[in-house]
Amino acid sequence: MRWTAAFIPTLRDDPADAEAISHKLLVRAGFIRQLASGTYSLLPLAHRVAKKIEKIIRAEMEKIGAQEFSLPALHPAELWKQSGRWDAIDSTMFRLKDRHGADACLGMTHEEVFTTLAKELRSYRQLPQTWFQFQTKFRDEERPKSGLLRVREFVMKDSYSFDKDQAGLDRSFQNHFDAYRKIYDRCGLETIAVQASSGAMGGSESVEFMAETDAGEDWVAVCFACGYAANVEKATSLLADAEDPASVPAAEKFATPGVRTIDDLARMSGGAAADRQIKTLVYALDGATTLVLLRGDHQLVLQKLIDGTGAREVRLASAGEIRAALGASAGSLGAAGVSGVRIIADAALHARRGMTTGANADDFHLRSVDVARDIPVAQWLELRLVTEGEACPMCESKLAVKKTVEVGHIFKLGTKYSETLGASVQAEDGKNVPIIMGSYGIGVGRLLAAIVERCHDANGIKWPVNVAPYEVAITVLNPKEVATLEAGERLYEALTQLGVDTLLDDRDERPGVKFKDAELIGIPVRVTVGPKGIASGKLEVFFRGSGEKREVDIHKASDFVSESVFEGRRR
RNA sequence: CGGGGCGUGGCGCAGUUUGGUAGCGCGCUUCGUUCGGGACGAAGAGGUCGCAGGUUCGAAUCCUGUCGCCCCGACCA
Repeated sequence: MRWTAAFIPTLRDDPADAEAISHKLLVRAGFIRQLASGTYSLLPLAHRVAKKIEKIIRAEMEKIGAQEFSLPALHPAELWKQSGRWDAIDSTMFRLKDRHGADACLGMTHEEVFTTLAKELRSYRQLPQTWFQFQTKFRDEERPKSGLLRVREFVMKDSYSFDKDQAGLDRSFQNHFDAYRKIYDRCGLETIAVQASSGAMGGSESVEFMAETDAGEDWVAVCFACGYAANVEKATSLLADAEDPASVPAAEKFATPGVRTIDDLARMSGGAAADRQIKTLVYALDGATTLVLLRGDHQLVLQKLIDGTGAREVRLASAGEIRAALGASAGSLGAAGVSGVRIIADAALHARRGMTTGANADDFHLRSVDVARDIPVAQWLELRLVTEGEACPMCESKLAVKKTVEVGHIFKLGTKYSETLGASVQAEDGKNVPIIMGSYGIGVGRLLAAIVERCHDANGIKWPVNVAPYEVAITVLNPKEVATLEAGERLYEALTQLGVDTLLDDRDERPGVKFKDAELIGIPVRVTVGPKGIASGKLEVFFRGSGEKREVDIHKASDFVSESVFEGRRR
């Protein structure tokens, strides 16, 4: 491609607000333009990158035997009502009506539609199957942000596996795990595979692939000693053994005027340290008022509460609901001696003695609480947020907590969709059994942005060769001089013949502008073709990744450059 | 959904407090001088100031409504 014929609207002004660095760079370098909140146009440069990413994903999917489909993005509501997700999913789903008044939605994922096709599978002999597509997903996010990292419309590679038994699902899941590893590797993106919550998707087990970046919204706990890694929505850690007295006297009510928070009570003379308090939260779980107990210095992970209870609708109880259940206001709540209300407690409170908590009378607390003796806990769950430095649950080394963005997620779904939608096969013994499914996704645009998050410097993007919009830029320094331009064109033709994606910068611009633009766009290899080089028979080759420069004999330039590119592709 | 901010040539912004008929930088066009790391000069093109009402002799500016975009929050009592 000749630069003068290309649409590369590089700007030199940053977008106003400091957001994700990838967003700034992609806008500034002319890759993307926002149309509306959470919707972006991919300009030719970004489109080329997206297609290269898709090509890598497609190749790795096909290596594990997956077949490519293309399913509708517009779905009838009926299908989602059958699976139960028409009601289970909140306003994140884009819903609409057709001219006959029938409900429809824009697909946020494709379990339902793929499962309708899987209904045509009749025999276990047809399994396993792995099906995939690249399709636009629509999600009306609460808050789109950080450019391509969280949007309302995006292309996802989604795949689905269909197996006759659990062992088959395990194999399909492992195949995807391995394929995803290779995909990120080929895209030049370091990822951490972490255990994750399955959330609204359902199913037994899921793994997320996370790229570390400050622009992310997910926190993961990682153990560098043994490799344990989990999203904080799922992660656990070991706590030091509590040093509690062997027995405590009966719980004692005492006045705590004005004390409303854990901190207040910790500071009060005669109070209690945060880690010796019981924090009493009041939630409405599918409408039922429920007490949720944690150690005073621990934080609740809402997703763990949802996963642990299976509740669909979880919200904080209102002040009125709290008073109706406990007879006191927030700040003086406790679970000791409470009856008629479900009590769920975090595992860290198990068998604790000598704790302090609210007395369910405003301005009073209880001390010498013995959890086992005084609190009728109905359910013990692991609910607390893991923090940096706590001990790894596998090997007891110190955990690190990192900020990341999710670039892929693989799920063992089981039979949730095959049962509700009726996809089964006849097994060896002649019985019909529901097909066991897995579902696997990679957001293409988010992956693109995550690569930029990780691969850039002060001068702009540094694309890994495999996903670069162009692999080589030829900078013709004085295109008005025929001999120079022709030398650039000859090199361009030679590289193109060799299969190298090349951009010929034939603009009548000053050299500095062209050098800076090629670096901003992030082209991995740049060749300078100028009068001096032609006179001396040498061309300068610049490598964006390493910053290295090499003088190369003009006649060997195309071989040297193409070899460099091919080597880069292999990495 | 709550709070805050912003909508003015392609992009980034000033002007709004105190109404008088729109300006700056970048980019763009033409010409000239430049040209191995973001040049300079000269001359130009380009905007019904988000939209709709209202007040006024007169509205980017004041009032009302509305739409859009961005940021923060929406979990610990």
